[in-house]
Amino acid sequence: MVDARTLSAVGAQSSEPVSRHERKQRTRQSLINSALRLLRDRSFAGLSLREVAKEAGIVPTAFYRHFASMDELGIALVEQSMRSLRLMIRDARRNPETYGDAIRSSVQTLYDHVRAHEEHFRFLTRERYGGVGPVQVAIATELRLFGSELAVDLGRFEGLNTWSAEDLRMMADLIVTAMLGTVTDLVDVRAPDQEADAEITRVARKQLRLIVLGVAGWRSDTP
Amino acid sequence: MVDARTLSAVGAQSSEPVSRHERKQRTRQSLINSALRLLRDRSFAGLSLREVAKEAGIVPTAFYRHFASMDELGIALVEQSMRSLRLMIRDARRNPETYGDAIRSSVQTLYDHVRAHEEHFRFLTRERYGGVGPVQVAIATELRLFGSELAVDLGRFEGLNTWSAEDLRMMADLIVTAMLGTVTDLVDVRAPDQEADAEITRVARKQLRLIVLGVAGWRSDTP
DNA sequence: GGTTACAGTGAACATGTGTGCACTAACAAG
DNA sequence: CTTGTTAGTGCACACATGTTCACTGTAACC
Repeated sequence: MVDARTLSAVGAQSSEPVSRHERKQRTRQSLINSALRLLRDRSFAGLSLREVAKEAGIVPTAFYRHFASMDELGIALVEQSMRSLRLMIRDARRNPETYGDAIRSSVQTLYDHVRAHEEHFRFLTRERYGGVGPVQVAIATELRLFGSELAVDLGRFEGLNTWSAEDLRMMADLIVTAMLGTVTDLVDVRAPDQEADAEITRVARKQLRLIVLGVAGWRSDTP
Repeated sequence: MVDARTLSAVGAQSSEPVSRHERKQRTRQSLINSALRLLRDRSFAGLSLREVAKEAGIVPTAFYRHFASMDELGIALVEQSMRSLRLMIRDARRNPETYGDAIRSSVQTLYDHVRAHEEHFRFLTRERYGGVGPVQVAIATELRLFGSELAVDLGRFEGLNTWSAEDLRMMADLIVTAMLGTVTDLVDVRAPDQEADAEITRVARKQLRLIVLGVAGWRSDTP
């Protein structure tokens, strides 16, 4: 009996006339957002199609109009979360990269973006290891690519422009892992305490500093 | 109709007369092993009570004779996996701790233990972030404790005996995170290629070396 | 203005799930 | 030998899940 369109899935938007594709993309986004919302306290594996559909305000079968399976939804989540990550390094790049203060500003932009798109980062860090399906391989692939980019960036620094590509990659991976650990600490804190946040970022800066200090004494040999 | 004891859940052991508690603990272990086996390609969240019970060769309701819920099984898995981890550092400690070669021997024992108890380490790394239930907090707690121990160990080294407890902790956490990343790489490799393993451990050594090199230039100030 | 494409509905299915209940047979203790 | 414990069984229930099917009303197209 209910009209399929008049009160659409996304909730009553201020009734602007929107195209059909527009509307479809809107409930598609609604599905994604619903999933992210539910993922606050569940892992992707423990997430059912019906649940997501209900949260988005559509009937289970309508889900298939947007995704062929839950895995496909997962991929979409990876893409969207990765976009957040890329926006972050874009931000990080345009900051003052004076060797001394690059650490502080990098951690700061990391922190800002994590707090701004908490669900994305929570999803990425959770499913990086947790998931086993296509989601995990998608994240792994994207993260590998991300590591490559960071390696290139690192190569531009003072003491690092003589390093081999392999060593740069090694260092980049170490930084990525360490920072993802920081992200996990940030998104899993129960009450977003201001003081706790300060402590976490402080440790993150120290870890980064320790790594960077190692550059001075580096020699690539020793198999 | 089937005899409940004569052909017990654990499979026909060579018919030694075993006590009752013995037998119970045996199927309990069988449940744990079955779970670990299933966890090879599933996350703990996507694991059902019935599935585990069937894999262990008992009927679903008998599961409750051993665990009140799946979460409780998860805790048992954490305990058992953590035992592997502790055995590892016990091994690592008795190795030659000459500052220069500590890295090589540490990574080697890490590698040996990971390959020897792959399921345990896979479970730990997967559910450390992936899980959300009691399992994750149990792992987090144990891992925090583990970090403390490592911090104490680090404090005994040459250049580190003057460091503050906080800084030692920071370094220990960095090392733990990095090494858990290595473990993930090891247990998620599809074909346990000998060459791939060598590469992974090589990178792990380099990362560890980079961190240790940073110790030389460390100054604890800079808030 | 009539026709088509299609996002959405609702009923239905087969299957898997967690859990309660009454029961059984062997062990351990009296 | 008797008796109580208990690990295990089998049945049953209520419910959630993924997926199918025929359908409907509207936006888009000729």
